[in-house]
Amino acid sequence: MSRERLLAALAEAGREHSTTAVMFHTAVSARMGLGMTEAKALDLLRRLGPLAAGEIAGHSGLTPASVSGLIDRLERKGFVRRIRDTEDRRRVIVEIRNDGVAGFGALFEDVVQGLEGLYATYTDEQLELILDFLRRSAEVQRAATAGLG
Amino acid sequence: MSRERLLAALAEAGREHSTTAVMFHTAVSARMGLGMTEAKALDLLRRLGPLAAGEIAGHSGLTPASVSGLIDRLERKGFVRRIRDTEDRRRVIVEIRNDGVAGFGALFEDVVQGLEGLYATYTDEQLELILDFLRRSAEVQRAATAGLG
DNA sequence: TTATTTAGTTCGCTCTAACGAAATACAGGA
DNA sequence: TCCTGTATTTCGTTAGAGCGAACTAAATAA
Repeated sequence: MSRERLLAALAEAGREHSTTAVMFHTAVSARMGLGMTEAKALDLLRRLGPLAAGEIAGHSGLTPASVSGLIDRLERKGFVRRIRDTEDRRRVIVEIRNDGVAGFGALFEDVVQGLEGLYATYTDEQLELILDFLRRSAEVQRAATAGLG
Repeated sequence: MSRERLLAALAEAGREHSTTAVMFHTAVSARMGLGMTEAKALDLLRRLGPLAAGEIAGHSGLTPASVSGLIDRLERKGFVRRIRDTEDRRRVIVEIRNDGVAGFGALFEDVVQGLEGLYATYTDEQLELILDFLRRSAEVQRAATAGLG
């Protein structure tokens, strides 16, 4: 395959890969009964750990009032817990409830298994290459996203 | 790096890669003034070509009434055009307006350039490996998504 | 102590996007 | 032709998620 064709195929495959990722995320959120904003908030908490309500507002661009409602919904659905900050008792820390999200781990089983099977077909050197590619590719996307802010 | 660590790192990098893909998609949609449903519909049209309103309903899970409104919004924003089917004049074919989406190509410039730069650092053999990985990985995600339907 | 600022919540409102039911327009067979 | 079924639209309604303004509680400065 010529380099030119190779690059064109990669562009197409990359688009397709992104699309399937988005569709999978959407499907998982739907199955968990989450809206866009709720899913995004849960992801924030997963990546950054427990956050104060105001911090969620900062990261999400929502107003404090909206964040209150958002936390209400997530709490009602059993995904997070409110905790009064003992240092500053005005603040409310929002924390993921592991017992609440645990039941949905099964949703990822197919993907996890599928990827494990996929990885099993590669040598260590090949996996190192793929790992590096994934990291650098993610960085490109992150930078591009920031450039749209 | 041990195989075990490698696999763990890949799992993390893969999650991160997905997250950045979703964030990029979200940011692009926001910039284009599109809601989730509208973006999804445009993506359908991009991948499958012009579709009848009813076909969009089928693919999206929306009711015909909702699809009518959806097309109204996309049309008002200049992204699609309604065309009466000449064979069956009850049907309405929805087609992407290239002149409507063209202006937003710039949103992808950073990603395209970034990825080109990234690809440039690999040999043909390495790119073949990456291409194969992307395709197989997308297939895993597609299958997993279908499993949640 | 008292006043001010800060963190979060509550309230009332609005806007959007979805829905079901009824209407419209056309196709295709009796 | 006339009738039945199909594709889409229109209409009226509903539910959800966001906002600003007003409120409560707690920290901090005067």
